[in-house]
Amino acid sequence: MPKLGMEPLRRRALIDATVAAIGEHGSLDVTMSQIAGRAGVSSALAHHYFGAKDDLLRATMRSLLADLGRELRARLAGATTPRARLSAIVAVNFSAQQFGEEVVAAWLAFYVEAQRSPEMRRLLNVYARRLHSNLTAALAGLMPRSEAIHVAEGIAAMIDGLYIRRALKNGAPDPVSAIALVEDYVALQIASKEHR
Amino acid sequence: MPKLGMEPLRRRALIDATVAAIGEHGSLDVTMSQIAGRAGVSSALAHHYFGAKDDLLRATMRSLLADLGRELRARLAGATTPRARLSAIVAVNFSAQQFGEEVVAAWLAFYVEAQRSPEMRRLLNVYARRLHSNLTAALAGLMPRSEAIHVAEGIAAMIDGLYIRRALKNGAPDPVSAIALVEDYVALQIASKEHR
DNA sequence: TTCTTTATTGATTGACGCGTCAATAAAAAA
DNA sequence: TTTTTTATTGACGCGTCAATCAATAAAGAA
Repeated sequence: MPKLGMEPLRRRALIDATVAAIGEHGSLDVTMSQIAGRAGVSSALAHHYFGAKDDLLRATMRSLLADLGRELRARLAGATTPRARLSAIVAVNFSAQQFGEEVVAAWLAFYVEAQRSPEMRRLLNVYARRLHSNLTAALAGLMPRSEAIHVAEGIAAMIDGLYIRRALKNGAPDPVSAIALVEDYVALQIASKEHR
Repeated sequence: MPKLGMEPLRRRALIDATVAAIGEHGSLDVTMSQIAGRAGVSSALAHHYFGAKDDLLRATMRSLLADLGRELRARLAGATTPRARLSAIVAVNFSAQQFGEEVVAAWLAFYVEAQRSPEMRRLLNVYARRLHSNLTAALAGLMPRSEAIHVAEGIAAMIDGLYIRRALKNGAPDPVSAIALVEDYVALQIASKEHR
């Protein structure tokens, strides 16, 4: 009983199922059948809409990046001062959406995949550059640009590191203390550059 | 023409080949044949000495951890002050051995695998705890213990984050600037706690 | 020399997973 | 009503890969 206009619904369901499957499994080693089953369809349908498995994985990664960008834009809209913009950028990376177990596991898996797939590496670089430029722009209002670039790298590295620790869920840092750790670093850097 | 006493040689060659294969491939998705071929033997021999593939991977991870521990102990031996011990711990993580492309890629791949394998997660936790306790011990000579614990987490996260960026080799941080970034963080934290 | 242990591999098996295809069914167009 | 388009799946082929096994060969022990 095929109702028409299923395509967008199926695409979304399959992408969500992909994130969930990767998140639960902890790697990209998930079968098309597992993903499709989770979305309530057959594996053949997943191929019908996405072609090869790689295409589905790429689409899933783009979806994650789009979500992140959307949330970032929303939070930045209400932040006027450089200091507030900094906190907004930090906060978005540890929001319930982005710092959720499944999403974090998926990110980590995609990072690994990016070593093989140039397309995925390109996508990740776009994100990394955007994060870095956002951080630098905000920091530049509080310190010399050359130092801002430096500090931005430190912040980005710390965020990535906290993602790893989250994925390994041992001494899993909760979002609150993770934010506190990064904010502490930010505050220290600003203060040290301030009283010259 | 089997010479005797091959076992230790083969084991080492196979483990080295595993690191190399993982490093080049960027994931644990390497076949036993690829690994064995790189070590100059047949895949059957790899199974003969290690059993299942998982066993070889676990042995490889233990080898990486052992190397790291050995180098850490060596560097700590010559460091007397808390400040020197801190720098030694940081430096080890970015040494030519540990921060080499292959080794970094292998670490990242094992991190992902640890989400599935409890045994690997256990091994990684041992390392994480040892790193954390070493850092905390050194920091405790320079600030209150409660703060030392906090700062140790920040350092560890930053190191992990720099590993990821190294693996993605885009804005790949060279060892020197990576060390500078972490040392800067350490110095700032110490200074801020110092002049109370 | 004969036997046993160690080293080594080619061939094989069995499982598994991607991607394809033909077939079915219903909605919409002709 | 016939035809076309959209939705959907079960079955299958093909390739890959981990793991096993029987066979070969040399070194040392008996």
